[in-house]
Amino acid sequence: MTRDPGGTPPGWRSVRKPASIKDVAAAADVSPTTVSHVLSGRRPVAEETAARVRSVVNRLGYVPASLARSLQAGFTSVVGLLIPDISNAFFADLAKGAEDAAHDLGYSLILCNTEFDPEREDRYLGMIRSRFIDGMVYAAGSPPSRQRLEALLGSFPIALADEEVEGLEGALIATADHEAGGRFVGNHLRELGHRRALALTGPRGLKSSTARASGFRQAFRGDVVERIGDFKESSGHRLVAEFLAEQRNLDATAIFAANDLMAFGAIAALREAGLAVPRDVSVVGFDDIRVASLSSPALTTVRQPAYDVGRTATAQLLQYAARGAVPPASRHTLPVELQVRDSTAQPAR
Amino acid sequence: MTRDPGGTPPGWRSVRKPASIKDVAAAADVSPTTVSHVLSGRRPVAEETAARVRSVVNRLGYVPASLARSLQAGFTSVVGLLIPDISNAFFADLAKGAEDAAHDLGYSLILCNTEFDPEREDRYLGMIRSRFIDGMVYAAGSPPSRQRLEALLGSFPIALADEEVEGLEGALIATADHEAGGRFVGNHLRELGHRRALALTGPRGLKSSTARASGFRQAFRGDVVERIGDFKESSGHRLVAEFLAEQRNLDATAIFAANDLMAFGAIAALREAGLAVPRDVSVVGFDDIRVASLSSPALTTVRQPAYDVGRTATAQLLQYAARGAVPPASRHTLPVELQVRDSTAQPAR
DNA sequence: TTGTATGCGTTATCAG
DNA sequence: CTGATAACGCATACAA
Repeated sequence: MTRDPGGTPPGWRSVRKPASIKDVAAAADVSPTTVSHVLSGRRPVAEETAARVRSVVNRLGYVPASLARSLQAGFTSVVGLLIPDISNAFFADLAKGAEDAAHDLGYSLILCNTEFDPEREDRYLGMIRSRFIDGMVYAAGSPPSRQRLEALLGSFPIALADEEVEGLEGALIATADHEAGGRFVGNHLRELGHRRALALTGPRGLKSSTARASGFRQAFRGDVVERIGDFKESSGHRLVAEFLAEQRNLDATAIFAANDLMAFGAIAALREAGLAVPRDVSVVGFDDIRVASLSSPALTTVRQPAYDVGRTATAQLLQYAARGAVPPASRHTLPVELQVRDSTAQPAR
Repeated sequence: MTRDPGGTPPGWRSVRKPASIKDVAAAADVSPTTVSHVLSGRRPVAEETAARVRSVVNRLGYVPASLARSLQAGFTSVVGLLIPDISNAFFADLAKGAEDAAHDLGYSLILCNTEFDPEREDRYLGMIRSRFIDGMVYAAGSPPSRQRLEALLGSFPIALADEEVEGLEGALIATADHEAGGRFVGNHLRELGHRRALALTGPRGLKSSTARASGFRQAFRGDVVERIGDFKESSGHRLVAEFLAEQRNLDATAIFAANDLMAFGAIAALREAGLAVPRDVSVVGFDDIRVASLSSPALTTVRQPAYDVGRTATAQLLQYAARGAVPPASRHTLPVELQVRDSTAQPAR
């Protein structure tokens, strides 16, 4: 990318060239070295000299170029956060936790929103190879990334957040206890008297999704039919509509959706088919996004500590990345919590 | 900040030192210049030479250090987005628009989440002075920032998103049509038959809030009592609770909240006081965040094009910032839309 | 078609 | 207490 290829159009105010450390040094009649030390305090400077330098710094509005500083230092104090969709409340909370942790450690955070687009993801992962960021918190929520990650994982500071990538061991990972979440839901529905359920999962190859489903089956103990979705509201809607169309009568009395969004899609589809929640069918989500408690009926769901996942992953990562180290494998499992609300009840019959 | 002050603990895998352009040049038996040109294509290179270089590049996994490139080029292709709270759906959507625009133009986006904390805001604004970012999209949603901004606005590429800062003219700004939104609400309530309303505003000094209120008054034409809040759910709750406590009987039949969050707070407070929405009181919000359509009752509100505001502000800003120019004053007003749902009805009287 | 020398702005090293 | 010099890694003007 070339700066100003055709010349700046007339009338544009150009950013005036900022003062450099040399300018300050010249104006204060000292060496750049001294200016640097006045500002950093890394070695003693005569008070008189220091005062003179500071005055020039103020007058010229000098601020050290962080770019040059980083080049010399070998690190940037910037960390990336790769997520599929910031407008999904779960990832927004995760991002908030990541940003907080980064800020606390003196880091800035680059938002890498991929929209599930592999090309976009590639471009962002490139930032770590070009050493523009010191590390990457990876929360892609989409499976195809494995190959790309494999090459990076051993050589660069990367942390997995929320989602472990199947086949990729040896990573630093912070995740909610998906399996426990699944078990909580299974227990809850079983205790209510449900015996046959429809499970709407996330994409194949996502460990979180698998873990939830497996915990659920284990605790539910009844019949479970599975349908594979993609975490979007539309897919929840479609899967349930298809399911209803496929069979004469709905034999499942409960639906366990892979996330709240899909649960809402499912509820919409049920409504359109004339089925009431929870009277005819109980529905459970996962995540406990804000909407869950405000919607009607309020959604029974599993609260995932999105903020903590983001915060933990970032804090752990930076502990290593800040020293130029690749984090060793370690797992941080955060507790989840069942939120029983109004979308689940005993089966009608 | 010093890298690795105490020496890296034993057992830590350090990031191996990446290949530089010199390493590649040496291994391919050419000059760094040639390597540079093979990669950039900015001048012809003999196919044989180029092939050799490319092979070495692959073998060493060489990726140009973007830091050094930026230092030499004088710009970073990074833009900042300053917002108060990414977990607020409005700002999450705005961020998504900003990120999309940035990505389309080859930029990365640094998320500056301030939590309304002036110190944090200062730190982030410093990034623009240290030239780590080429520009800043400013959507602080909080008034105190004026002084800080003033110094920057004329000299650095900054765009205001959603919120203009009172007293700061001459800026590039993209905003929703707040006044029209207020008018829409005023008309709607008047047409329903309301004559006396409570307006819950945002913080003093926010032009968006003022504009909404003024549009509202103008179109409503009835009595309006104003209470000042801070855009948070809790403040909506508190203001309404206080309002109810202050007077014997609730004489307002409608509430216009400065945003959806405050509207939900208001509804909660009304419920606690035994008042039903919309039977006893109509409530209108602003923003149309996702919850608004899913809550019960579904909230009548004004849809703000958050994504477009973020996208427009960023795209416009980068048009200048990418060429090292300060954007001239210009205003981009985006249309809003009244969403009539179930939280408004004729007054009971 | 290729290479040499220089500079981007800073900090670390070494010398005084 | 202070300064000259080199180096970070790259791109470019100039030279051949």
